[in-house]
Amino acid sequence: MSEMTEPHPESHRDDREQQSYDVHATEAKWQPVWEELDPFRADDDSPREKRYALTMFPYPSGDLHMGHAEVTALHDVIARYWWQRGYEVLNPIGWDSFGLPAENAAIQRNEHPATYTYANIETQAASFKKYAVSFDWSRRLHTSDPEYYRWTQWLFLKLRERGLAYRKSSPVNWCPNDQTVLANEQVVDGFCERCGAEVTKRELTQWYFKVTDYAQRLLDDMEGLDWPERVLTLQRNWIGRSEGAHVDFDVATDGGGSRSVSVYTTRPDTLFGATFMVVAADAKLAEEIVSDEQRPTYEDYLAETRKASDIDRMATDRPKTGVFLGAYAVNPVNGESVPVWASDYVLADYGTGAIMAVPGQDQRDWDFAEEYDLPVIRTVQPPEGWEGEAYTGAGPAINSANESVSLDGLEIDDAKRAIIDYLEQQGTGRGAVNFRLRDWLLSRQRFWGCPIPVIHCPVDGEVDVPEDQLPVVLPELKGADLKPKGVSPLAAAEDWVNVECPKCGGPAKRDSDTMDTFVDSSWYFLRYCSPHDDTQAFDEDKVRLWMPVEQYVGGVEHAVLHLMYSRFFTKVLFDMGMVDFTEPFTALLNQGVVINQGKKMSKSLGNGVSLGEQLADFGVDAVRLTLVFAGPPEDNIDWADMSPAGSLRFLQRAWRLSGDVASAPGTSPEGGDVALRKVTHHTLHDAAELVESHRFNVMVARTMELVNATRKAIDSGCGPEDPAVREAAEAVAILLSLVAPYTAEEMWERMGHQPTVARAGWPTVDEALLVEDSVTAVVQVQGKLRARLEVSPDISDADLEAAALADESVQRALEGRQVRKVIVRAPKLVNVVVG
RNA sequence: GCGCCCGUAGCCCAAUUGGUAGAGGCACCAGGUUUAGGUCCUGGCCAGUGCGAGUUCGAGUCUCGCCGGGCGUACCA
Repeated sequence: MSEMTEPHPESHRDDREQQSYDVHATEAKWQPVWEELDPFRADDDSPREKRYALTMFPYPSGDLHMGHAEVTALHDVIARYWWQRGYEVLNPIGWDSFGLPAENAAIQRNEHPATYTYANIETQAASFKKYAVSFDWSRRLHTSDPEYYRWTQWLFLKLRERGLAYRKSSPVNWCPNDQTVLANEQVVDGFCERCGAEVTKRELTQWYFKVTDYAQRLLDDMEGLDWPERVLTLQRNWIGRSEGAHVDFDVATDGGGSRSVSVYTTRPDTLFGATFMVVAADAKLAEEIVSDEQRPTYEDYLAETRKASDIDRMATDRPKTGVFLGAYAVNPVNGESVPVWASDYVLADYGTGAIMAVPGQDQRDWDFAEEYDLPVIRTVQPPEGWEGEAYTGAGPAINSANESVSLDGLEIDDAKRAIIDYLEQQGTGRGAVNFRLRDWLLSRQRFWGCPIPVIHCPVDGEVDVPEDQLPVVLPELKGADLKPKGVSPLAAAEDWVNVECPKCGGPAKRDSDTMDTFVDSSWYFLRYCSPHDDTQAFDEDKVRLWMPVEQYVGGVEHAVLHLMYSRFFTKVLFDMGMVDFTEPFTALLNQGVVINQGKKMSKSLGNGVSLGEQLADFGVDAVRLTLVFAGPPEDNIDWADMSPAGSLRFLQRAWRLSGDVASAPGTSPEGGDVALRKVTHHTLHDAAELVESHRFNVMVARTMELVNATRKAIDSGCGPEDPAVREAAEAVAILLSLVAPYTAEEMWERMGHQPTVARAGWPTVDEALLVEDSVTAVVQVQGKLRARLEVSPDISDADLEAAALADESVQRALEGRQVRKVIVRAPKLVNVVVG
């Protein structure tokens, strides 16, 4: 060949180099272009249908890591897909920038928490930009900005106005390390969710949000949510609705008097078997009814209980302990006088803090009765030969009758109804619903959070900071001023804490606690709709435009905390008439976790994978592609199993197609190679469904298939001039624009187009090209594959059956056997059943 | 202990309402290209779906039991 002797200066000399592109140069090339074009700015006034795609906003701790890379890569597939499909997409970004780590860092470095916080935010923002996420940067917000937390404070006052924010004294979770109280949700197995210290109890007056008022609605409204079943279950368990009854017992006390004590039970049908009562040792009730004689014993026990940590209390096989209170309760159905005990196995803050103990039907009560030799009456007939202890299963009631009512013979549900009717008639009890959910404790004794906009006045009590004085801005404290001392550092900021009472003008003090950062994140999705509005928390019209969030993406670790609180806030705002929906997040996707070598990445294991290094080695696109292709989005990704090098190879392979396309831009694909066109249109059609059903990994696989088919068409098929090749390569670029924006843009440009491919639009799928000329039908005899037939896709059952039975190898298989039945599923399958 | 989810090639993973077990990738092997390595192109190897039963003409898919792994929960009366 002449080229061998005289190489063509352009096409062959640098052949090797020309077959790949410089990943980092490409990144540097497009970033400023996109910055300029700003293709993902969500326009409120766009006539396009609006969609809200939201990823849980990050906490600014250091730079982005693999976890951020994964969740944004997955989330971005959806957002970018929506843009391509013609929606106006709101995909905002911001930072959940209040919180303890910044405060701890500030103490260490003797600076203000804002320094650390905003430096990290800048780092992360730059990384996100390089990572090419389709965020609308114009809506960026930080919860620690006074412009934001002013409205957090405003919302707090609105909740207070409605009686949903209140103060009470109660034993609360206390983290001795962080020196602050914690919500129940932040205590995991008795340890501080954040720092791992063992949590203790303290009696403190704190602010609460009345989430319990919304318990039933939080439960009911889950019906319509397109959320992972796992998360819904977690929330249901957390809300913990149970049905039962309150039963009133008269308790005789020392002085000869008596008082009524109500207990909550889910098994009122077993009331005849209540042989003693147990009161939570740390409930006020116990202290009130204990006899003088038993008081010293009780007080010793109480002291011991208080000492025990939650961990000790939660040990499963721990023997039951308790003390007799010297009081007796009268069972309202049979007049029996039963002893009242105190124990730590009853919780003060659940139900009424007192229970009727039915050892025959409750294992915990049985254990206690065993320990203290208390009587047992069975009220449900256990099965024959039952030798167990408490019997909690189904069965007819026994030993459950008095002069006016009998439950005997009734199954549990009927017995419950009957006894509740009776108690209600007698006025000694009533049906009741109870929830495990507690009110949300929102006070925190720390500095770097949203100040609670309340002033405590010796004359007027708790006084709201007037709206026109919001925000209550944090004072300039730093370093040692922030050291935890058990009270908020704000309390020591004299200039800040001492104010005039807005009502009487007298000396008063600001509330020196700050809010749980989950308050900040309970409404940020609303703020994104009008992030710069300095006249209101959010513009109701803009919210109507965008909300609710159509797709929320984030980690499952927020299943009960953030998601429950956000749902609560939304319902409150609905009741206030400020929003017209009751659920903020229509659909939720929980991504898996990136692990390494089968284990969670951690410093101690030394198995951490640095996102920065991966990006440096393989580039943004290859890392994103790897994360998206790894498997179903909700599965964990073991980085050790992944091949970013392979991803990069694929991207280069795809990119190479764009250089081979030899037809002019805008060439009509009509008349191009039909086989390739079919692959292209099938791929586009299926890819849409795959993205919508979140099977992104399969979508990528299908894109690879299209790349392979196009390669083949160029090298050994219709050739690079065929317009079908252009159509296919452009489809590849558009598909890749969801996952690998740099490669896609580079391809787009090479094929003669202007940026940006991200907004090029999804090609129209030609239905005619989806129809196959023939399909393979399989013929089975007794379920075994005997023949394959090429048939028309619209062949009739009868024709297919005839063709199948006429087939030689089928005939052979049928030889000497009687055809009993033929199952035909045209056009794919025939199964011949022989006798 | 209780509840939920998952077990498909050496590895990561695909597989409409039950209907040909294999789409894609990694790793490996061979051939071609290349001065060589890598790249690139072509081809190939590899499981009968954790185990056992059941339903069915037909089961990776449905049912039951076991084994293995993961997640949640744990005195909430």
